[in-house]
Amino acid sequence: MIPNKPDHSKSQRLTQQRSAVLHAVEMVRTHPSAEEVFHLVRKELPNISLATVYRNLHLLAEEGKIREVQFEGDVLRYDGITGPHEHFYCRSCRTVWDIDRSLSPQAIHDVERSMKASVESYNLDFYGLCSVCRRKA
Amino acid sequence: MIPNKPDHSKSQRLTQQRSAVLHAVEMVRTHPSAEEVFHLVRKELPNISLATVYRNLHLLAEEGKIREVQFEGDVLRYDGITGPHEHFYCRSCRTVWDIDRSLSPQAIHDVERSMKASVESYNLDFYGLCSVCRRKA
DNA sequence: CTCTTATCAGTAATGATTCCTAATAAGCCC
DNA sequence: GGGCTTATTAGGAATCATTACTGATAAGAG
Repeated sequence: MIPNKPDHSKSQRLTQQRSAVLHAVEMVRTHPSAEEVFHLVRKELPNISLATVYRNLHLLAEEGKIREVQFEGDVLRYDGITGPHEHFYCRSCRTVWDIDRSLSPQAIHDVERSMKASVESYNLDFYGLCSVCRRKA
Repeated sequence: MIPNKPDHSKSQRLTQQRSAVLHAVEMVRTHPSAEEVFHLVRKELPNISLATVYRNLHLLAEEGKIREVQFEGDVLRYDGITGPHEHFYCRSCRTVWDIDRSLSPQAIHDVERSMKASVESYNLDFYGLCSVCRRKA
């Protein structure tokens, strides 16, 4: 037993289930829900359990390998892209679009200073109608 | 029956319960959950039902009289301030702080242009440790 | 004061997520 | 490669927030 060298990664064994879940979230670009990941992974591992999908999604998010995202009135969803970016959520079709943009370090620092707090992360989500749904409405 | 003049307000009768729920959310500055509003309102109306609190919170939010807010790993909460502002959420004590700041119209328009979408609203939430919790940690 | 019906209290139902347990399989050691 | 330890799994039960349902109540128009 080695007391030093703390293990930051919560997942210690690379199981088929875990890598399949990670792979699914990374491959698909739809910001899938747990249920959707479950259906995707099932094609490869027909016996995987929904609880396993939930457990691994949570674990992978904690390790920073995927990102948890949540939008008003919707279920938790997952994003395979972990770098800083923002989201546009269509209130009609519930599609999530990545926005390649991010707050300036200055803006974040301003919040830290005014709050006297440390800011670890932030979420910026835009809501509205996407180009397709806007035409229909 | 008057076909014109659509009634935007979903709540048509001003009941004791409804005004008590609205009053509670407006008075308290803690961005309370439904459960917390329930306990607050109970002091005034001991027989009010939790379902009534939920129904009215939802209704009032739809009318724009209060605002629904949600933070990572937390329950839905409500904000009595409806004007544009942002939030800081302490991951440790779960306190929500209002930030008197808002995105420039230009930034929002940039998103609309790049997405070819219409942006109705946005949420900007900062996560971290507040000044008090930062000292403890 | 009456009457219509939106709203209520109370409780059952739902839906997403988490917990529990015996069985399984990573992956280290030989 | 074969054992061995134990993290992880499958499957189902349990939890928790929220919503739906139903007969009773009370807003508020006339």
